[in-house]
Amino acid sequence: MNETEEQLADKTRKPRQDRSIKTKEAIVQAAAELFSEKGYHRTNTKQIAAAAGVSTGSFYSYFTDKRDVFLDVLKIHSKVMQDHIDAKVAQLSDGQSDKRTVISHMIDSLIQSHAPYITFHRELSAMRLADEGIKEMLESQYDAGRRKTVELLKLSEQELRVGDLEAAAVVVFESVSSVVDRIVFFGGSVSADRIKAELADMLCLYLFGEK
Amino acid sequence: MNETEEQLADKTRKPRQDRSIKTKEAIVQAAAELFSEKGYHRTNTKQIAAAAGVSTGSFYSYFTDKRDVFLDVLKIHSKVMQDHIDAKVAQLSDGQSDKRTVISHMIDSLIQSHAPYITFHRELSAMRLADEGIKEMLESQYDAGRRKTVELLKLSEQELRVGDLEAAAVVVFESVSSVVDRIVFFGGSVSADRIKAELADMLCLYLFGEK
Amino acid sequence: MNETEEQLADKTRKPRQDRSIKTKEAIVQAAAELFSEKGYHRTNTKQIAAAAGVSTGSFYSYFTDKRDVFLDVLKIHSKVMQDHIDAKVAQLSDGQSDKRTVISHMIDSLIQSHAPYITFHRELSAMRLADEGIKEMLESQYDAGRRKTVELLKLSEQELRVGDLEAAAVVVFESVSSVVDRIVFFGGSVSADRIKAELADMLCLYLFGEK
Amino acid sequence: MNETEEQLADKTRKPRQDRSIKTKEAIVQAAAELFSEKGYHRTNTKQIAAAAGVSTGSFYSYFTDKRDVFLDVLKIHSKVMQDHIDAKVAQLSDGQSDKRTVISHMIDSLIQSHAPYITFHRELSAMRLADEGIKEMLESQYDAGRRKTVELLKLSEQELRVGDLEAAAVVVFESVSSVVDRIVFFGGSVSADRIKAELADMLCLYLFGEK
DNA sequence: GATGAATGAGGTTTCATTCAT
DNA sequence: CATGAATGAAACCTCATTCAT
Repeated sequence: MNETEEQLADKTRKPRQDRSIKTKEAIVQAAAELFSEKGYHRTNTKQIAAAAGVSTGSFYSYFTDKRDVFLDVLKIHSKVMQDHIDAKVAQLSDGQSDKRTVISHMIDSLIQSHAPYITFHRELSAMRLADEGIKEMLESQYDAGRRKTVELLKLSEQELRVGDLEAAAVVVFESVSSVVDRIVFFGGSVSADRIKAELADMLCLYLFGEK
Repeated sequence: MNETEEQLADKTRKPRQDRSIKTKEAIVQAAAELFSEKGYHRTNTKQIAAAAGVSTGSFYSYFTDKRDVFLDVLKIHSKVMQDHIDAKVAQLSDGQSDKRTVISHMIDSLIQSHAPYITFHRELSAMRLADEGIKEMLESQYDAGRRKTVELLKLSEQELRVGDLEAAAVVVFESVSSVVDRIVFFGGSVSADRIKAELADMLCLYLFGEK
Repeated sequence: MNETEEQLADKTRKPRQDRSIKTKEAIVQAAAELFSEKGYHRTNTKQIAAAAGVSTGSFYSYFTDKRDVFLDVLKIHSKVMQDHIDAKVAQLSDGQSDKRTVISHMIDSLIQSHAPYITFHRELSAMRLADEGIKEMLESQYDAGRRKTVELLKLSEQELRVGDLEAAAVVVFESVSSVVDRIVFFGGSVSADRIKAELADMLCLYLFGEK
Repeated sequence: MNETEEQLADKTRKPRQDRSIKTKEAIVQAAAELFSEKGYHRTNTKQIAAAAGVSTGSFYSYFTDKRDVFLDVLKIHSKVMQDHIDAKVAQLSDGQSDKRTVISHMIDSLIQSHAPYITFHRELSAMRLADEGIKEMLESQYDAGRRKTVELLKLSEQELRVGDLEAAAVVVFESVSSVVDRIVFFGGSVSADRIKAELADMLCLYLFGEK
């Protein structure tokens, strides 16, 4: 019996049956909710299992450890966000909408897709210190986000007033993400609409030299 | 004789002797370093005490628990940053430096003061879920930052091109903070200088209508 | 989702499997022995767990803390004593035994059922200061004892020479309990038999006006 | 330097100066109050020192350890009670008061002297398991109490109806102590006066064959 | 002498993970 | 396979006692 066979027999099973897949999804789903609600450290495996309607024992036949679900949640979160954005981009890029409208839509879209995962994302940020795997995943997600931003900007390349496109993508991506975080998270005294308007202004001016 | 009185008499030492003050400072210092280096959850009280060169018992005579030092570190961090920024503002606001230079300097200054505490800050963000006290402290720090930004912007009020000053402060503050975070934290493929240049461009265009 | 719900979901295991029930019983049993032998404060949870042949972790999945087992031991102790007494009462009350014999038997019976828990009981008495829950449980146990004494006395009501039955029950119950304590605990220079004889004399005279 | 000299120089000083004596008394006094109020285990040395208005350091120059004050409190308590009783006995034994009155007075007297130390006494009872010294002291106190009861009974020896005086002393002493405890401690549904009346009845009947 | 800061052994409690049923 | 009981390392925290100032 070689190693590979053993692994197949022993380790976290790759769900082949429908029920199995459903169970795994249920766990990831439960974990995602709990992590978002209470953070990684305040959520324990028993709670995750209970919320997913399985035993702790089962939990460990789908995931090697707690970190493992965390990574899965992260992947899914990432995918959801990217799909969301892609859809929005597709919808917007073909149309004749003026740039300002495009940017506003993008911001709204981000707010919606981002919202359920923000805590989660912050915590991740902190966890990259402790965990190389998480760091890498974050980096690659970030990179994907940045690349997508570059692409998006290239759609209107001839109108762009920025010289260093790659650096611009970093700046734009960070600014949008963090302002969105802020809007989603803390009420604060200034209304979301006012903040969104200014953010759109800033980006239009910066990117296209006009509001 | 109620519980509160007793607790006051019993708990957390109020430093009377010089030695005592030094010890407390050493603990906060050690905690700050460890939190920044490994994050809150991967740091334990024993480690903090050891790093400060004291016993766990001493730790607990100065702080009720880990969260308590954490709050102290946070306070100090906040003060350090604000002082740093105030100093920079004072230095820049009287001079004749052109706006672009002012903005560049501010960015550099933030990078320097921010650097040692970033992880810390991310983690905090995640912890606000679990801890009302931390949430409040964060809010108030954020508010101070935003107010300071408003003030700063008012220095050049007549040249400003923005309508909604308060919302603008939020946008500017968030953008700068997050881009600075990014620069400090992840190397990434794009150099810090390029990012800084674009950030400064964006802000100048947005705020003053010119690079 | 409030804290209470979470706690219910999370804390102290409700035994579902047989094994589980056995474990819980083993812990209570071990705790009872250790408390009786060394007192509450000199017994720690690790010792209890070890004596029960389980890990500390198990201990804490059945009980929230040391006080919690203590309360359980107390409940069981109470039940054991009451059953013991009830049995004795049943056995004696139907018979034709003369009153003196009845009283002697009751004293013996109490000595036997009381013996293993006396220290325990003393300590409890001291703990009522610190712990409202213990105070209440003690009160209710005491009340049950007193009521039982009243009942017992009423069996021979027409022969009783006492006016205030309720007060008499207090006096009788306390006297018997404390003399029994004394006999069980301290050897002393006077033999148990002599003391028992005098106690029986006192009660007969008081209750029925005759030895 | 021989051992004795060292001891004089080093160990818990025997107070020779007035101030020193006062301090020691203050500590014992503070300890007595705290022990009675919260029990031995819930009182810590810092609290005792603070309540006595001295530093923890000073505490340890008057007493070798916490148990040591405890023993002192116990001694004083014992002395206070005995003096109280002696005074009462003296006051009563010469007079012509009838026996019932004598007994009632004794009960009242005990209630008063006993009251402040009851918890304390219960706890002691529990501690005898753990501490040989405490056990011995308790035994000797108990013996003194019993002897005093014997003496008291002998005052009216010719009227006494009991055969075994020593055993009777045990029974009487225990009964009175415990009923007094009960009266002092738990309100309960039956009033103190009713209980006292029944107790006096019981004792008169038992000892003298009459109410 | 007096002070109160410092110590650290010892106790309590949690929870990711394993394993008997 | 699923279950949930059991594990135990590792964290947290307290307090009697010592000791530098």
